[in-house]
Amino acid sequence: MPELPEVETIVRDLAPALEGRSFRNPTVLRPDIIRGSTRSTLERRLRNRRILSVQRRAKHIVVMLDSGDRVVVQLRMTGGLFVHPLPLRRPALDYAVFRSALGNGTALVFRDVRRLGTLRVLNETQWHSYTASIGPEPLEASFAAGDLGRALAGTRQAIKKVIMDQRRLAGVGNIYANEALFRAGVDPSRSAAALPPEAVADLHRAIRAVLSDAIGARGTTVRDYRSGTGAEGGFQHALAVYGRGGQPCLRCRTRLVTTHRIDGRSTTFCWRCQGGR
DNA sequence: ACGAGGTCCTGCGAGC
DNA sequence: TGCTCGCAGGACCTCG
Repeated sequence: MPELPEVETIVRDLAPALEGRSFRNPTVLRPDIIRGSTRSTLERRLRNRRILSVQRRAKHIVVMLDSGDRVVVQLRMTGGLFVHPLPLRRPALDYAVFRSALGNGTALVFRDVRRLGTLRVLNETQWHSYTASIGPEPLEASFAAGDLGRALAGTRQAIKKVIMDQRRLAGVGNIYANEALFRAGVDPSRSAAALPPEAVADLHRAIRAVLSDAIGARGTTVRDYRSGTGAEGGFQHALAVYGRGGQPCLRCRTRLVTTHRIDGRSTTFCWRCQGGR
């Protein structure tokens, strides 16, 4: 799915188009994307509700309604959220799983080719337990190296798998895990608990830097990702390792290696720059 | 507690 | 041209 930088970009695009508008005719086109309620309940709780704000939590888009409910969208691998002028036409409606007019001649459309994405509506109480189960936001000013150290503590699993575990740390997926580990010079298969404090500090810095850089570039488009305005991101041109298996390391020119041995997800790294620790 | 692997889906590119 | 296979920005589950 879009990872933290892509979701952040989408939220920044959508917020001005959605805030103050209302869900006029919320319509679930593919009920299998709904979690935690039925289609009719979800549509009823959105209908004619005003949108107060659009925010990001981890990789989720959170739409706050005037009822106190929150609409939580998880885009997973191929999901996208767009605002289009009415009437909706073919390309905009292809693979649409949810749509609603917004009352100003535009409509919000949730598209998802693979339909791994999810849509749920949560009340205040449900939201609190939902967000409590997700790890800290790495770009919060208060997120320090010590917080990352605590997130990594107590597990000997591969560091790459651990930083992608949303219960431990919010927002990092496969692309940025690969990139951050390269920037920090950390071996992706290294046991999380065995990382020395200097490596944790380097990784903390690298995660924050790569996520910030990617937001600055409006995300990474490998294939499906588009921002809320339908534009491609720019960070794919700045990737150092992801998708560069077999090509020379940008730092030392050694051939980068790709493996699927870490959690079954493609992992590209430099033996030389990331072998030492 | 951990790792491995399957599951949900569809599309695409590689290889034959 | 047309097939089959493996893989894809994620996250959940079960099994051993």
